[in-house]
Amino acid sequence: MNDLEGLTPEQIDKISKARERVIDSIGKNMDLYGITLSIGHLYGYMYFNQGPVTLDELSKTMGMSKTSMSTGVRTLLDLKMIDKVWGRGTRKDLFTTVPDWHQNFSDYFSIKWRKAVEGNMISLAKSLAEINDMKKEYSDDSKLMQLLNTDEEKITESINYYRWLLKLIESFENGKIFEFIPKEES
Amino acid sequence: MNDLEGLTPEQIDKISKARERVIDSIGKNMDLYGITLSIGHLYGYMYFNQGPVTLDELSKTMGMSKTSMSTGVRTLLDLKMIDKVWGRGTRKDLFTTVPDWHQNFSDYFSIKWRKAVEGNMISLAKSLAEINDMKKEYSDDSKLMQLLNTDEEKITESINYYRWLLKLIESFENGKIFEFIPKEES
DNA sequence: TTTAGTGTACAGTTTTAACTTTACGTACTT
DNA sequence: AAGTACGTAAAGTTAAAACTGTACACTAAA
Repeated sequence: MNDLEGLTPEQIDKISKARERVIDSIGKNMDLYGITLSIGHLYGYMYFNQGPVTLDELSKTMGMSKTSMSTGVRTLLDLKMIDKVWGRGTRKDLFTTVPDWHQNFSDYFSIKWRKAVEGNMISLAKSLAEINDMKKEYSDDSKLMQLLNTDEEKITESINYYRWLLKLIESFENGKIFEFIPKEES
Repeated sequence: MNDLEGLTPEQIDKISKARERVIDSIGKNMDLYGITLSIGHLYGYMYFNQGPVTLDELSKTMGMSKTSMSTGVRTLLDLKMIDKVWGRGTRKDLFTTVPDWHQNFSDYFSIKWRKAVEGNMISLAKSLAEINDMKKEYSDDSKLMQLLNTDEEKITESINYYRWLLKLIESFENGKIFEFIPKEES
């Protein structure tokens, strides 16, 4: 957190301003997919820092408690946006960003969405089965049957959507999405 | 909100349970992309109801204030997940779901992300320009130059990511994504 | 013009989430 | 074995968001 040491105050000011703006937009971006603004900033600082940082350094730079850094860092670890790295000569944990944002993006959806979507699909399947049971049981009640049919149709359509979504998530996971939308060269 | 009228209590119970489960998973799904659980439920109820509903009906069914329904409905309207429809013989506003979830998904990202991403790109470009100015100004200070270069590289990489993201969003907007990952037939 | 019905802005309340302080368990050092 | 450094759990506090009730503006009918 001190890679600006040895520069003139004016230089520090200029660089800091430029960095600050980027860090801010990183924060806003992460906010878009449900990560706290402050954790976004946390990532931003780490992103610009040369080399890994400790909880204490983060705490000092962010002006927040060490506990907050601990939880924030853990969130980012869970999302695979940062790594814990080993450093000789210190007992402190060291953390560094995973700088591949395309990968971050993919991991995020994979981690956060896959499980939920799969859970939802199970629920839908269960309800669909119940509807079908009812269709057998009350097959002579035409008014009810009509209702059951529209419900069935709606659930089926939802399942189709989730299936699509799952395939999208898979294309993130296996990188096929980058065949469809290539990363920028350079 | 009363399309179950005329059924036996047992039938109502069964259907309600099946629906409730689906509505719940709809809520959870929408929660994934930052929509309140309760608004998700709101959508879920509307999704299953035959025909459009009024704020008062929603309020009664959801057991929440009419004000909340008003704001919730407005949120869903902004995201183009529901439509306001016209009904003869009533002065109440009528709302109905847009049942195409693939479209909903696309709209959501288009609406929620595009603007933010574009804003971020502008910020990054500004910072990049400042870094480049500094590179000219302090071209004789090799330590500083090194720092500036790594910063520049990081910002450039970010911009690449945002460009990619924008292209992804565009593929949602123009439907090209469905050529890559087709909707399920059936 | 009045009157009744409707949606929403606004202020107030409650619930939820973020953050801090304190305290503790673990692991390393001596 | 005792002390120290470190990360985090737990409880407490503060800030933010969700939600409610009231009041008001607008429209349409009488």
